[in-house]
Amino acid sequence: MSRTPRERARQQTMADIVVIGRKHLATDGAAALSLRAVARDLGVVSSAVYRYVANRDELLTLLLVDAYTELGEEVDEAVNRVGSDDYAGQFRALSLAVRGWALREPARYGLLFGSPVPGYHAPSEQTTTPGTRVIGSLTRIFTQAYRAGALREHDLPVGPEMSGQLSADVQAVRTEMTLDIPDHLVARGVLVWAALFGAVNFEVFGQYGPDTFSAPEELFEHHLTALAGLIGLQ
Amino acid sequence: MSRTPRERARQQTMADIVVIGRKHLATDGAAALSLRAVARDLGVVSSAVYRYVANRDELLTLLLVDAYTELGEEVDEAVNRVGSDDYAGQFRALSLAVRGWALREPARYGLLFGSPVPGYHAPSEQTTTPGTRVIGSLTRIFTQAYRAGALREHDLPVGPEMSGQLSADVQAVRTEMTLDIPDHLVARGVLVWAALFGAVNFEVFGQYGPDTFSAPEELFEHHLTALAGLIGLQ
DNA sequence: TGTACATCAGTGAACGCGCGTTCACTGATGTAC
DNA sequence: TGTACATCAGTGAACGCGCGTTCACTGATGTAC
Repeated sequence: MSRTPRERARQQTMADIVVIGRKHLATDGAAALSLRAVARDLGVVSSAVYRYVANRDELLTLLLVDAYTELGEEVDEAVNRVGSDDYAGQFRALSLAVRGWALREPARYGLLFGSPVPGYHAPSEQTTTPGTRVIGSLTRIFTQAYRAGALREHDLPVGPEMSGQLSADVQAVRTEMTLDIPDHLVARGVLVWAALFGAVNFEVFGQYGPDTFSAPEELFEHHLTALAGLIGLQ
Repeated sequence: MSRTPRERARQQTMADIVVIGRKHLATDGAAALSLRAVARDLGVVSSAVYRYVANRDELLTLLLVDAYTELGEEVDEAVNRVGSDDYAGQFRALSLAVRGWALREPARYGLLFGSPVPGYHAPSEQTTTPGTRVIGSLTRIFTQAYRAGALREHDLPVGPEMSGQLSADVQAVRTEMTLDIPDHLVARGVLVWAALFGAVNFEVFGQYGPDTFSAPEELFEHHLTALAGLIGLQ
């Protein structure tokens, strides 16, 4: 990998920059992220950081990818710890992993799922792959559950007919991801996905109020059961 | 109301400050909101703004209350346009009003429901009342629907037993808001609330990806039907 | 109605601060022969 | 193995910029008699 000492030093410094960046994200937020402050913490003159990072936006991208990757990894690990035919368990594990990471890393979670950083546009080439890991994992769970006959569709209301445009959109998603689950389950899956992050958002961003729920993890588990039911899991 | 010309001028300037603040919120985000920039747009020297606003945080609070109030008003109007016994329609109207406002005012929506502004803590005395209007309206709809027998509970799985702490929390919410709907519907209602904002979040903050859904309003309507069903409406 | 005083909006200068980014430079590390 | 050159990390000074907040001030508006 890293052949020369110089290369190794460079990688180490890169890693240090990311770690320092994380810290600043947590204290001051993405909008206040500053190359000069990172340089200070790195123990180096401000212009030296430009040997590693072209500009402020590139540092943000680095941190974005770093956060997406860590979240994706924790989610994958959690899902893999569950038996491969326990689809409800996998869904639960995924959700708890997302929630756990979000509560542990609220600032980085906010960077990924909160209000966009004004003036910054994530370069999709670097961001898309790590940014789609969670929904990828969720899709895999639902698909495998469907194939295994573990989605009790007959208990679900088929729901309203999808109108022309929505049905075309869902079709496009299905072909793009080569999904074999029926349309209405795709739509349900999207809702479950959005609802899951809605519940996490409320908790992380404090929408419930400071004293409303003394045991938020129990509330979350309750939500998970309802959401699993929404797509026919278990 | 405003007796003297001076008083009227003051109120006008106050209103101007809020309008200018909104604009800056939209272009540069909450973290970059600056009294100097507001003063510039107001056509006044920077220190003059301090006659109206004690400091930057107070301006943020002003904008927070302004946004909550506008959202609350639009939601109320939308709900009131629906027949008073059409609870599903009221839920739909509320949700569409939230979505509509959020898409029209993404920056202000982000201020209310996105990542918190680092270093700023909203003073709850001024913020709580306007900040609870939407959930208040939602609660009213669910409660009245329940009283009118319009929630088809028998179609719902009763869900898991609530464990001790969660059930105590829910009890506390019920007494505080004098709700007469049963525990499991309270929990369901909270989920619907969080899920609704989750769906809006994904759309406003662009989590679906740029080209995935060409008709997002149809997707949203589809979600609404499922969410209404989740609490037994219609 | 007229005058004297109090209130208040807005001025302009100043404080100390941090930011992103560029540039010519030094000196250490790496590489080709 | 030794030398000459190329690469690269880090320096320090500088650019032009914007920020929040304070303070003594001027002049217009409001109020009490």
